[in-house]
Amino acid sequence: MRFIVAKITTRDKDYSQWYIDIVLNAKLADYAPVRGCMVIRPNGYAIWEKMQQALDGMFKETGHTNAYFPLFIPESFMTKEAEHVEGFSPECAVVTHGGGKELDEKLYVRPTSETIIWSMYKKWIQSYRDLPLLYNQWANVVRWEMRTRLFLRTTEFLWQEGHTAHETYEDAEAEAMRMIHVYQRFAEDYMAVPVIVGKKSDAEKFAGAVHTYCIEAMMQDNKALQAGTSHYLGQNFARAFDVTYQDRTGQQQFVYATSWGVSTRLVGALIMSHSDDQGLVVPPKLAPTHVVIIPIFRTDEEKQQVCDAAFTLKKEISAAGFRVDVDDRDQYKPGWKFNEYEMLGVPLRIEIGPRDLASGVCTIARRDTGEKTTLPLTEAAGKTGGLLDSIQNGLLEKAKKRLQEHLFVTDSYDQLVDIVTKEKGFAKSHWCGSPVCEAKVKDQTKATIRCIPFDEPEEAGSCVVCGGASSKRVIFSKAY
RNA sequence: CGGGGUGUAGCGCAGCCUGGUUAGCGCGCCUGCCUUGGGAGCAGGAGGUCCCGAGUUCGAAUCUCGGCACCCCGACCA
Repeated sequence: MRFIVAKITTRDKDYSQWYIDIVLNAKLADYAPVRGCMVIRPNGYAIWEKMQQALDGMFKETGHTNAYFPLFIPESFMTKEAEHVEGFSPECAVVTHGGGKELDEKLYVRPTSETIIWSMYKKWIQSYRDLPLLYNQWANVVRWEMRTRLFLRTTEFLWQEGHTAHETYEDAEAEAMRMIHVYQRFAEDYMAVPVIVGKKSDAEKFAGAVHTYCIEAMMQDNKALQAGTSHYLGQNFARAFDVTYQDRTGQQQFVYATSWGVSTRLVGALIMSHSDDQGLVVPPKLAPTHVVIIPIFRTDEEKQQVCDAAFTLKKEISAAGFRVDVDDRDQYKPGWKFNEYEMLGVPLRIEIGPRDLASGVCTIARRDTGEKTTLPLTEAAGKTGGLLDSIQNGLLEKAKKRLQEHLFVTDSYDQLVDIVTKEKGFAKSHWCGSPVCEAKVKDQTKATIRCIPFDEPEEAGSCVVCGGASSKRVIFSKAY
């Protein structure tokens, strides 16, 4: 008899509560004593570490190196770039005292590191021979948000920020474009999250950027989540921090810049993309544990035999290159463990009991579909890789299908309002490019232009709001 | 900052209106027995500044006043 203990709210009943229940019950994070802050627990941090490993490898492949810049930024740095300070100062934490004395100059806790990094780039860049400079840092940042949500928006969060300096507009532009595609590849290949890649409208771009590229994902409630951004900063920060170089003709030029980042928000994106009412679902490439083996036994003698088989299998699976655990605790019954590992999102579960052992088999259950199959014990390790691949692909395909099914092309304003306000999905409509039309949609529906997709074909059309000329459709949606 | 709500065991709550034995229930936790193929059962046990402060009273979780914290909804954002 299948008996489900209702530990988590169903998605159907209350999607946000479901999300919170998953985070807490899968032990990914917990609320910290400080408002808006969270503790990332080992289960959650392990996923972040897997993300870091994959991304860091991709950054190294594209020629980037890691460095670390200070947490504290002098107030005078923050105010140097006009748009930047306007965008960030309302959400900054500021240190006014240190060592028991009031500071001569206040220190901002970094909300992002452009300013302090460019103050250093000024020292390090003199010639075109010093370029490009391709640095990345893994760090924490603080943004004093009004409303916070575990992983999606917390006062302090972990991220990676790339900051590059280039000779020409073309080089910097190519870098911004290259990195947004790295993020796309990471989202799809590792997270199994399909994304729409595009450009932000001016209203949505980063404070201080010339333009911003982004990847937008669709969560299971059909709302959008910005999963990564890449900014072409032009010469804005070079001018603010007077960073010039001598070019190939001997002239002094301002340096062209980019910055790009993804954060622990990705863990939230991962949860809301794949998990179900039983708990967390993690794609194998990011799963801290690939396989959990659950021995089933009554007597001590049975325990001995079954555990022998379980640990032998563990060795084989481990030797095949997968992360595997045996849970031989006897204070919990197998049924309890089944539910527990489904909550934790382990992709594959192998059950070995006396009956299996008698016929030399084991039972494998996959987390994504719940499907159980019986396999000869000798074949289990060999089949693990194929099953994990199948889960990884299955999750991506399922997410792609969901995205396609909730992406609506419309030329009617009423339909657009209907789609975004009833949270049916993304609306793809023509937009004339005017901030006024964009603001009208936002005021009336709370939905924003998520991005102007790269792969959207040019076509003559009229703005869904004002009827003015438009050459391309954009994505409207409510967002996290 | 506006509107609403909640503070009682690790978690979720009841008790408060109508003050009065030792503050209770479910889950979890500990010990033992028994069980183990989808969250078993029984017995025993540990665990409390009833958010804080002042007041009323013989007596306050309960009534009064003041404070604090957190949550939800709206205005800002990766």
